[in-house]
Amino acid sequence: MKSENRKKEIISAASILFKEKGYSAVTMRDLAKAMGIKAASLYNHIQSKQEILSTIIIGLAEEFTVGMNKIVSSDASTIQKLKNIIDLHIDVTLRNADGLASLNSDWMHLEEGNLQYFEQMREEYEENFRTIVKRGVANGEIKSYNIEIMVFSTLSTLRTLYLWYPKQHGIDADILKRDMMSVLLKGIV
Amino acid sequence: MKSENRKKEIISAASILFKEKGYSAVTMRDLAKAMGIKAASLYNHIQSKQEILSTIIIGLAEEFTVGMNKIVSSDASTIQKLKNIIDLHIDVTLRNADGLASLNSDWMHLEEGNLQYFEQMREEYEENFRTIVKRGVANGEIKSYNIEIMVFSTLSTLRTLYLWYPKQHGIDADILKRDMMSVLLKGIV
DNA sequence: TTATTAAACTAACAAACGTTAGTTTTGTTT
DNA sequence: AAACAAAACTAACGTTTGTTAGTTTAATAA
Repeated sequence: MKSENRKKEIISAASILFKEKGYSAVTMRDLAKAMGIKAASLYNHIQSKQEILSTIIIGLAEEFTVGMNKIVSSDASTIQKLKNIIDLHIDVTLRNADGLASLNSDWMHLEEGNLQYFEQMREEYEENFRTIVKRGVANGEIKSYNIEIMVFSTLSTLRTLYLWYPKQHGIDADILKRDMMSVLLKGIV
Repeated sequence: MKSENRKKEIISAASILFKEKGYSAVTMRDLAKAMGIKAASLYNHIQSKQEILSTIIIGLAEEFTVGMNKIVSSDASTIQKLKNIIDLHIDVTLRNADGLASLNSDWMHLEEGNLQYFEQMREEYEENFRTIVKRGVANGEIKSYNIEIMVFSTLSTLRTLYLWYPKQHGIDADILKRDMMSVLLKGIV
């Protein structure tokens, strides 16, 4: 049994380094040092630096895609769907805040088909989000402001949770979800 | 008169490339090609790659610092102060969306004193923001949710405006400001 | 025209990059 | 104890990196 464990350790260490300095600024020697081994030894477990990046990003993007598809195809109200989206983002952030840094900041360094695959998933995710909000505006659940502004405003906060959450010590996940839903949906005034 | 114009052109071109691929992934040869010259020729106008980055970031950070200080020392209401902050972010974004990408994503690659200088400005900016919101909660202008969540939620949207605004064709700045204020302060539900 | 200067060029540098090949160490199975 | 496989190692490769030195071209001033 070829130890896939070591590979996961490498990817975890890489996620942290990528978060701190970005994919391009992290060298294989940096990563090796963080693992306590030499750079060449990494290649006993991974195929390339690029493989590390795509493993981190594509896995997370697929998680979002699966989650969003469940929400879209449910028969919940618009507001409940928005709450479910907030829930999804917070859950993923709690589970893999480091990896989200790469998804948000280094996706453009994906190669081969992975870049297009990622962009397609992201576009569909945003389109689903937009459709939910539009429907809410149509049936009066959501205010009639500019759709793009509402979608962007909400999504930008959810997407950058990974930057903020690790700095909050010991904030309870449920309280975070409750307050975040209030702030994003009902405002602060 | 040594042409400072050419230097500004280089910094503009660099801002665009840094936005697309990040500071570390952009080579001096990439930048030279975008300018239609050879890499070595860049050094007739700039001292180093690092100088380009710090010029972009420190200038913008100081703009935010000056703007925030004006707002803080005014005698406007909390809500008006928040509106002024939104105004400030939108104004800076309209004027230099490309540079904001470096400020947001590549500040950690600043060297020497500039890194500490930047971090200090950012910390003071956030602290000013927090103080404004806290005062608003104290006098009843702002709802009593978790302070950090309200500050983060608002600021994360304002900070990533640069990613979103250029993709909206022909949205009027005043309409953007008005709707953004409504969405951020009063929510979408 | 000549002199001067700004801004381009060619050529090259030392260092750092991702990665490969081949070897040794370490730990487990027979 | 012997055999095997996993995972570390050393050494090196061909590129690419930011940058410097010295030279040529182009534009302006005397």
